[in-house]
Amino acid sequence: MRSAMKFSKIPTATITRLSIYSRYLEALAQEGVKIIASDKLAQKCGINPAQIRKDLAYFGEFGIRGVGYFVKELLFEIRRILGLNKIWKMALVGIGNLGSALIAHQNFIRQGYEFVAVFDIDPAKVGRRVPSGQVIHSVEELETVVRDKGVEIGVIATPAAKAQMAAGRLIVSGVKAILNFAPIQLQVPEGMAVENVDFTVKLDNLAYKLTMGEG
Amino acid sequence: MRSAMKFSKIPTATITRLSIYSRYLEALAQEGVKIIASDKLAQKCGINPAQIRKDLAYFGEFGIRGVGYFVKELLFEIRRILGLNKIWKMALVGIGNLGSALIAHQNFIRQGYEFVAVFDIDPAKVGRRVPSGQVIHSVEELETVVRDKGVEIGVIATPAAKAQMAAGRLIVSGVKAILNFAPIQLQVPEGMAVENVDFTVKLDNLAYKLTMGEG
DNA sequence: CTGTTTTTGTGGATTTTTGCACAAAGTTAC
DNA sequence: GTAACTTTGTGCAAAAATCCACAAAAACAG
Repeated sequence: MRSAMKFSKIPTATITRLSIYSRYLEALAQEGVKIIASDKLAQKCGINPAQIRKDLAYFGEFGIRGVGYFVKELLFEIRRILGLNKIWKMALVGIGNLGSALIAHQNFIRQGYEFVAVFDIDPAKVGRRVPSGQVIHSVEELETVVRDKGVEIGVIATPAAKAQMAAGRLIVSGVKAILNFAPIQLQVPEGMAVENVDFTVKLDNLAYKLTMGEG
Repeated sequence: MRSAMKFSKIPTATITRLSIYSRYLEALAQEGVKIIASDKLAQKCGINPAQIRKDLAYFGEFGIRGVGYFVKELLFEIRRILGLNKIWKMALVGIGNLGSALIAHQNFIRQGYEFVAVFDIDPAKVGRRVPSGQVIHSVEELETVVRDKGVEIGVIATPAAKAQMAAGRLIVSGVKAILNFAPIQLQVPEGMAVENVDFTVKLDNLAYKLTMGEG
């Protein structure tokens, strides 16, 4: 077995797929399934089986030929690869409808993430508690609180107009990764990890496909 | 000028980028900017300028050499390409925290989409109205209401366990596209357009990047 | 009208991603 | 112990996506 991972560049698409595999492996583990073959998993994920094997091959050999993969073991390994063998501390900026939904989702978020701080710019909200218990802080306190609580990932759920400001404050506070729900391209320094979640783009994709199908 | 579009397969990534371009063009139009060059737009979108020109080239020639693109004209063309020169009728299934956030976002969703029906499985919610005015229907009525209202896009914001059921009912009701917020791969017939919005996958990507950065 | 400047549109090289196809490795049956 | 079977891991070809670099086209200056 190859012990260490290859340090060659690993495609983002591979990481995204690993995340998807882990989700199905969790479901399988819960159903009590012990072993799964790449063909079966591929079918569930809507992905080519060779792709799964190749994705895993970047990091080592986790299967047994003629058998498949031990579900729990593979799940553990993938979570380790993704860095989910710890709890990541997150801060949420913006408690509008979306922010509230995210906080409420907290229990649904798979093990590995926790909101340790919540911020809003609206003075009427500051000082209240969200249903899951966290006190809403003023954005003015962001730098202090983020540092004190050791936040690692910032989640931006503000309107587009405030998102860059939020990003700036998170960055100066030492946050190294941002999950951005605002529909703008954040300007961040080299080395910052940013992921955008943007359902309007997905809707536009659907509109296009439907239009093509007809036209 | 090439009149018709090439019917060669156009990359999904191109459509996604067109959506992003349209967003920035809207902002520019609002700022009163008349003309923009691919270099400038590329910078805003964080994309290579040649990529923008090639994306547009799939559909025709929209710029003027030595000048750039007329903002309003290009915006109009892109919206036409994406199929946004009409209002798409959507139905929302699941009025939990996320569904409520989506409905509330309604006014923020860029021109082109409208929720015309809302469904939930919880009898306590059925019959009430959401803040934007729509009556919450029982999922039992889904087929009838979706047909009556001429819904074209279904939006699934249910828990994962109910998502496939929701998809099934939407499909038999004649919906041709689904925006899925549940963290599962929906099983749908050939030809159905499905887009998944999944922030846990994005979070996992961030966790991986942070882990790599340290290790 | 000619030369200079700008920016598009695109041929094609480069890089990246995907997936076929098969040897290698392990299991099962007898 | 051997043959038949299964499924992984991977070399390599094919496909797709990206981006460089430059000719073509338009504007403008003198």
